[in-house]
Amino acid sequence: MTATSATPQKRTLADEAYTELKSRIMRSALVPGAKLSIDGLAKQLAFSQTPIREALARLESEGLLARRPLSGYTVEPLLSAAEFDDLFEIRMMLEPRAARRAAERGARDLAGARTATVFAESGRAGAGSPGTASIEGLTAAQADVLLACARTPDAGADKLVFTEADARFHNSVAELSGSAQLAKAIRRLDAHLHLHRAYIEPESIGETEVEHLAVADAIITQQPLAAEEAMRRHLERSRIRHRAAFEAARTTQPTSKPRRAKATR
Amino acid sequence: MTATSATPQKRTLADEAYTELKSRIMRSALVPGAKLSIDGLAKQLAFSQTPIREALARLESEGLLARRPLSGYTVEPLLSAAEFDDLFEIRMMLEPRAARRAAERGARDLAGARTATVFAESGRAGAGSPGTASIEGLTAAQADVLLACARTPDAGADKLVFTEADARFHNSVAELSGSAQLAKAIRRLDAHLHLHRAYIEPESIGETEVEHLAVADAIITQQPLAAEEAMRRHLERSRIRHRAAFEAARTTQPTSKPRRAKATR
DNA sequence: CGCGACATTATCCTATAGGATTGTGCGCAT
DNA sequence: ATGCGCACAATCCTATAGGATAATGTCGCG
Repeated sequence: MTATSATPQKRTLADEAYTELKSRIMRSALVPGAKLSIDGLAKQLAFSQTPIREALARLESEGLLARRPLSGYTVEPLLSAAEFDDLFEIRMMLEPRAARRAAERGARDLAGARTATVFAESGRAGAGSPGTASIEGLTAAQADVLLACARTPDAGADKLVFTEADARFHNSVAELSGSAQLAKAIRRLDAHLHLHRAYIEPESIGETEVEHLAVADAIITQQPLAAEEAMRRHLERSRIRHRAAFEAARTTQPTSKPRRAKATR
Repeated sequence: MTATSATPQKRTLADEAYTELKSRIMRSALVPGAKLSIDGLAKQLAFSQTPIREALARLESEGLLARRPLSGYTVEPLLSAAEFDDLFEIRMMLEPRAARRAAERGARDLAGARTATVFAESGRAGAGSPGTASIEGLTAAQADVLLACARTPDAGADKLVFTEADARFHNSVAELSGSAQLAKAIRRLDAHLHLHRAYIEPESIGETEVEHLAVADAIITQQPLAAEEAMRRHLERSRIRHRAAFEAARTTQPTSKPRRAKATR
């Protein structure tokens, strides 16, 4: 029953159901408009109804599911073209600022180094060496993580892998902004966006990586305005790429209604 | 929209519990750090545990409650000064833009009246009649609602009444922006902010009303830049007002830990 | 042949009981 | 006196059963 060997954090069945269902939505295993039956899910996952109910309530609060009070839960439809543009407009308001703040934070930490307690010992003259800790302001670990997130996986990888890496990078920048509120606000936009990332075309992965690296470089070298502008450019180009793929998918696939009912015995 | 008496929408017990608990948090009937017992709430509200559980899951997803997996739910603490400033910085990114879009939308609707689809037949010759619809762009009803929301209640009213009116105005502007995504993003920030609105001082209600009316006027008269600037000014002044009251409250009330638990026995 | 009304079914919502886990208080040894 | 261990209690989590509601299929009529 218990003893899943490596579970550092407590994971209840509700959490398990939540991540499983969210994963299904992200992988498009649950298409928009599909109906989620509480009974069916409970039997399918071998859980009770209560954790399923809790997971559905959370997903509904995140905007991934819609609930009609006595009719059941359904997966929210994909964003329309107008909503999609609106979402990118909001990203344009938040994410460049987050990138700027991330770069500023590094600079501020550096400038305020004198106020840092006993951290002064970090003043080694290794700025020129391209090795481990050539970066000041952000810690080397933070810079490493940021760069790692900026890199996209090997070409040919699954689209899902790429989209997750993309989300990780943007979340990483948001976290580095130093504002938990801002990071949370950005993360909130991610869920809906993630579904549309599936429409990305393989050839744009390389462009994305270049733009990500430009943002990361500006942040690490503490150039706030450059970081802001790089993020803005990246978002604008990303919007165009997604929009094109989005329109293409919309025209090719008019209105398929795969009735994937709960025929699970 | 209107109507509190006529609620044609289905309301389950879970919804009831959700609104009740949220109201208690907003009214500070539940102080930050307080522990919420599922059993206790179920008995207190005369509901079963399931709807309580669903309501708590939703509130947790909104960030109002914190959940420790096998320990229970607690009310999230108030924002720190830094988080408070961060939140206002985000508002500064979103709300002025929303005001601008609201004003632009009115202008666009007016200019693009010919593009309006089949809405022409809904006019029924009433649209042309003057008097009611002296304002162009936005409908008269929308303008009325906006102005009504901009007005603050009579002086001496309860703080809660004022804070709710304030929230209504900002939500109204967000809705009028025409972007459902933007409105949702702004609404998401509201919950945490609402708690801090309780620290407002009575004499600032008048100032707030003046600023609200300035924003509303700019929107109705379709002056996008003026609306954006008015909202920005309002937010900046509002931030200063709240911050002052916030600091005052913090100094007067250093660290009271009212153990309102059942330690009576 | 189309439409409306009715009965049936499936599903959701609610309620209660039992198992598992965490936090707390007491006692004892060092 | 303080730290450790154990046991108790409280609470959460899970499971199952019953009532109520909406959707669906069928029948009869225009």
